Amino acid sequence: MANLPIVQFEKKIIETVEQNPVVVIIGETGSGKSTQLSQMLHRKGYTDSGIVAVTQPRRVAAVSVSRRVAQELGVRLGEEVGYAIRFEDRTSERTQIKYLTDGVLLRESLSNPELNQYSVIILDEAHERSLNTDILLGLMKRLVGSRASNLKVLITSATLDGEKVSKFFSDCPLLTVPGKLFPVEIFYSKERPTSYVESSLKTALDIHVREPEGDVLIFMTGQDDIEKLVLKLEDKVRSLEEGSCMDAIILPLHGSLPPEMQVRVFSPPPPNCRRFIVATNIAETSLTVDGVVYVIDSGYVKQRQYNPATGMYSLDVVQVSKVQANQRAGRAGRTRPGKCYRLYPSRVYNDEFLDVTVPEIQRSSLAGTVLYLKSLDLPDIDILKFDFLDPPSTESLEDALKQLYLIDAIDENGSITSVGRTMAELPLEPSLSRTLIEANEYGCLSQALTVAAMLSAETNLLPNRSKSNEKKRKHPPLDLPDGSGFGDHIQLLQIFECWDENDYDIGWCKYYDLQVRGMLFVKEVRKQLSQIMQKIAKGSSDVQANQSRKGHQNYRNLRKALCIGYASQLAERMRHHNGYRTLGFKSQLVQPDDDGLYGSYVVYHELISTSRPYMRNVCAVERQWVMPILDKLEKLNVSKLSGGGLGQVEEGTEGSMSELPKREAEVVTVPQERESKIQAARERFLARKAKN
DNA sequence: ACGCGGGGC
Repeated sequence: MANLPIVQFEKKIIETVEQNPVVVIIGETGSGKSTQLSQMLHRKGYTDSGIVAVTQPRRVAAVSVSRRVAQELGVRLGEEVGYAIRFEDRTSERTQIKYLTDGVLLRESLSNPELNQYSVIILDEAHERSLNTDILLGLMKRLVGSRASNLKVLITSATLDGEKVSKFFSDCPLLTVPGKLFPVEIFYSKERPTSYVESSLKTALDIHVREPEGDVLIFMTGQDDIEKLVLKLEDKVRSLEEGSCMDAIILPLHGSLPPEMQVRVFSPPPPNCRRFIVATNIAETSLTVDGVVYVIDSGYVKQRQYNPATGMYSLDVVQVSKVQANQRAGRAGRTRPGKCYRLYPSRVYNDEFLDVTVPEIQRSSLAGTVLYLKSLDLPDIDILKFDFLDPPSTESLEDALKQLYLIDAIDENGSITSVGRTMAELPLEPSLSRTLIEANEYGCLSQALTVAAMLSAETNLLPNRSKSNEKKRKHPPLDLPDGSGFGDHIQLLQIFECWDENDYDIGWCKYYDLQVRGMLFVKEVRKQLSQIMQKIAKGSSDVQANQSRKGHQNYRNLRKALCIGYASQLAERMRHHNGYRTLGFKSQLVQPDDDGLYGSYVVYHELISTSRPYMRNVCAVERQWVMPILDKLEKLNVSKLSGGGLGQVEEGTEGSMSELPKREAEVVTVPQERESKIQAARERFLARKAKN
């Protein structure tokens, strides 16, 4: 701790904090800012009047940094020093320094907008510009001006971003603390390669043949390219003459890799062996690989973007920002001087790269964010003029208001409804929280909880359908329930119910190629959502997972609840085309993800535009449920929605939680196919289990 | 014949 650069700046930092409500700290990698700032403020007595909070964009960081600080202070984790992340609060009444994810702080702010328990709030890693950090920046700006008791706010950022943050906070002081990185020599390509897979391959082999030992970290954009490069590297390395250079191990590293494959990068290589780690941007911030001396940077990254005009997401390969490029280079200098090979000319870096990554708030659908801000009841707030560091477009905010109106979270004047308030308490996208509330009215809450939980983890459930996995697959996907013709939401429900019947057996997940980690996450989310719903609904709700299993059914109530919740994500079958057209946005021709046909209307979880536009996760809904939504769409007046919102709170009339659930008679028209399929799957599983 | 960067409540 004593040799951390930031320690020499303690006096200066404390002086500046004493005299200013907000201070920006430019702390380069290895400066010790994450562990030391909180301790300095503690020493100065800031923990006497409240807790010192430090936010982190990632859960693992909150846990590991708090653990280190507890160790340095010689206290038990969870006592004077603790952390709070989703599902896990390790703090006590004695806690003085608290590390938490910025999502958790936003939740806390919902029940205590003044955040009175805190004397200091440190927003760490603000340069990453996560959606949650950006919302917090806006809230902090309001809070330092308004709160009765003194609040100190510290924001840590990167060199290229600090000035802007300081300007945002009325030109607050900006301190720079050097890092503890070894120098990294940067090499630029003369021109952009036509194929950066080939160019990476060539560069990697050059390093292997010419440079002394040290691992190589290669930044690629996605799994596909990683797999290609890994194969090529293995091939080339094998063909090198034996004894001409050291051995090599080649490791892929990306998010959809199972955990046991990811941790392989943490075990050191055998002697006289060089590791090549071929990674996505997961290795930029989330995972730190020791032993890296050489970095190869393609200069590209995959980025998700939302188009508010069409309601469509796309995942595009874009150029990294300067901050990202420097972060990548820094990965080579952690243990000794390193080298970074940029597969682009310096002219591209200087002239084409943005200084800072485009903040997530300008790339996402903002329905959840706007609902959150509305539910805070901030005085004099006009959502279109909310003071963001980088404001989202008016179009994007209006899109969010429109979506919220269609699902009854705000009224025609833009004021939050009582339904909207309830929705904001749920850690879900608005469409799903609206579904839960409606499902509770229809007596199918249990099923809706499962669907919402499954969708919260959906991308981490099924293994990726890459070419290599396709061949390895032991069972046809037909083994699992199929949604009984109603689509993905129902299928996800059936899969979870099937797992529930098998007593949440881990082996069952493995047998069906479902990611264990993902399924366990679903179980936890479901539990959390159940607890919140029981609290809100005052005990009148059924939340047992197996509650709904009473013979074959057509999921009518659940689908109706989904239709209400997804009112802004509706599509209509095109008579003379193969596919659907979206309603409520600039109309687009889209396909269900499995090319299935589900009748005249479907709701979808999201629209993705890749080689062609498609709906990810669809659910068949009925015409009679859709008609009221179409009416509402016709009457919609966006300028009225964005004008209102001051003071007046309107009581929602629909879906009020105090009403008794109104149940509909269930009409059973669905074949028994699904039941028999689950039964058959269960028998196969049990037979196999008995054999082993 | 497909699509699937990284986080978080």
